[in-house]
Amino acid sequence: MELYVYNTLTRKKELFKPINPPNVGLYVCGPTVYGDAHLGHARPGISFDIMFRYLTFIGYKVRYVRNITDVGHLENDSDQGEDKIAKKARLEQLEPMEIAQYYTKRYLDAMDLLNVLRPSIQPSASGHIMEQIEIVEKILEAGYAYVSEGSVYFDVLKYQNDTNKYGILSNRVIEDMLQTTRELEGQHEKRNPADFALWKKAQPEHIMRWKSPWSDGFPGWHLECTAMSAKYLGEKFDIHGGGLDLLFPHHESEIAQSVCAFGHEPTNYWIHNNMITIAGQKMGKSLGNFITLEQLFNGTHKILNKAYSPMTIRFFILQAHYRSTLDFSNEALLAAEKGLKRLLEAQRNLKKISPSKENTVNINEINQKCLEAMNDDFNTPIVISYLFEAATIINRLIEGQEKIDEKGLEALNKLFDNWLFEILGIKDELSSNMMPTIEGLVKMIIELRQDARANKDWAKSDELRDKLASLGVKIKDSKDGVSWTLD
RNA sequence: GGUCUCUUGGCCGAGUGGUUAGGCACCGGUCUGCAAAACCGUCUACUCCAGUUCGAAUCUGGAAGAGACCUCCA
Repeated sequence: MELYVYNTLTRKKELFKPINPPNVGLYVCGPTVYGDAHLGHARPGISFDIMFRYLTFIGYKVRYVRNITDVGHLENDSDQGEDKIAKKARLEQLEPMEIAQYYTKRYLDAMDLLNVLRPSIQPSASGHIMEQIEIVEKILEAGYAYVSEGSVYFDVLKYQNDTNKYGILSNRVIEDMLQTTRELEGQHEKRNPADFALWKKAQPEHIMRWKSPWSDGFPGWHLECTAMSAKYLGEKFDIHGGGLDLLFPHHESEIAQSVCAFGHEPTNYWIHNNMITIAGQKMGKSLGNFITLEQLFNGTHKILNKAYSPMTIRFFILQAHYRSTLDFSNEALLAAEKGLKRLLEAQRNLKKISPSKENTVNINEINQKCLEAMNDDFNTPIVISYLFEAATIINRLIEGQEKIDEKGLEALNKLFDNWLFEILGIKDELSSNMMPTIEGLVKMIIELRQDARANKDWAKSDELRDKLASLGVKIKDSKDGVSWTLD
């Protein structure tokens, strides 16, 4: 079976063919580490984690590179021209690198909680200044850049005239852009407002700076990805991913840089995840709906009714296709939480099922459909819908409404192991070191309650149930005995 | 203003030229001392207008609304 992926470059689903099978090179634009990881970081983190996991699952050897941007992004407010990290550092009287390290760690911790696998390589921009300078030199040699007052700019018009490629990814038309580009400081250094910086000369107060042939300064906005992807994946690699908001100018400029430095485009497949909205609105600091992942996990933001666990967030994100916008709301999150609980409970109940001689269910068909869904541009919502189907099957098996043989039971176990845990990356948050203790305690209390029930002491029985419930332990009575779950 | 995208039932969210997506919520039933869970069943859709078609929510055109990008941004 073949994998199809949606390529932003062609706006079509295309058959995925790696350059050097079984190896696959995947590069994804990572976070700028000057602030806490927020909801917006979760989407690409999880979306590309899924691709990393699935490509690996179907047998590819994936090298996944996700950069850490700790330098070079300019601010556009009153502190124009000042590096984001440098600005924050001065405010807090810390070394820029200290800030970057701090937020890098916080970001990775949040991604760990979301069960996002660590990429194969996580290079930082500040650690690759030499590589970036080399690319600037290559582009200068090729004649597509010019030096102006210590800074180096990419000559967009010349590039466009020679290659007719500026805009192939984002469908921008240069003439349109020239009319709409705003007046910015430093604009006079450029030949054309559409030109972008490859190297910026640092102002005296600018702390983060490196020596270069042109000035003490720092690399331009788009350079690090070109430099680091080329270094670790080669000048031409398979997949470049990132958020849709990076389409222009970031990715368009990356293409331009690669074409001029290496003579060809950097990647075969461009994949973009869509954005997250909150109650239909874009998340933004000014809108008051800016939620960090930490706030989400402990429910401390004012628009949240409660805390939502990392797995709830992950599951919620996977219930939408990565190319659709996804709207956050308490109601939607709650629905995801309950749905995931149902799925995990069914999975836990698998071990209660004993195989029979007959078999009335077709697990292989479900597995096949899951494969088809993932091969159709990583359609995780469809995969999840089939897992719910499997959950219903499990419940019906327990109720004796269906029968499964040994082979089928094995396939059912594998279905959840492969799809829910390995590929979708869900983990059962209940499993912890304390579980054996908790299990023993709850069992003890349930026995006490059973005694009360045997004596028809309903008051006592209900009291025990209520007290357990207040601790998050839910009792379920059934014909075959008592079971319980932890919220 | 330009470019791109979207508009599905109470909510979230798939998908397709003709057949139930799925989850959550609601309602009825089974089960239960009661409840919860589970199971069975029911219900609520495809923004609007016009066209193509035997048939469109799905294709085409138009309208309205929303979002993203054009400026740091996931």
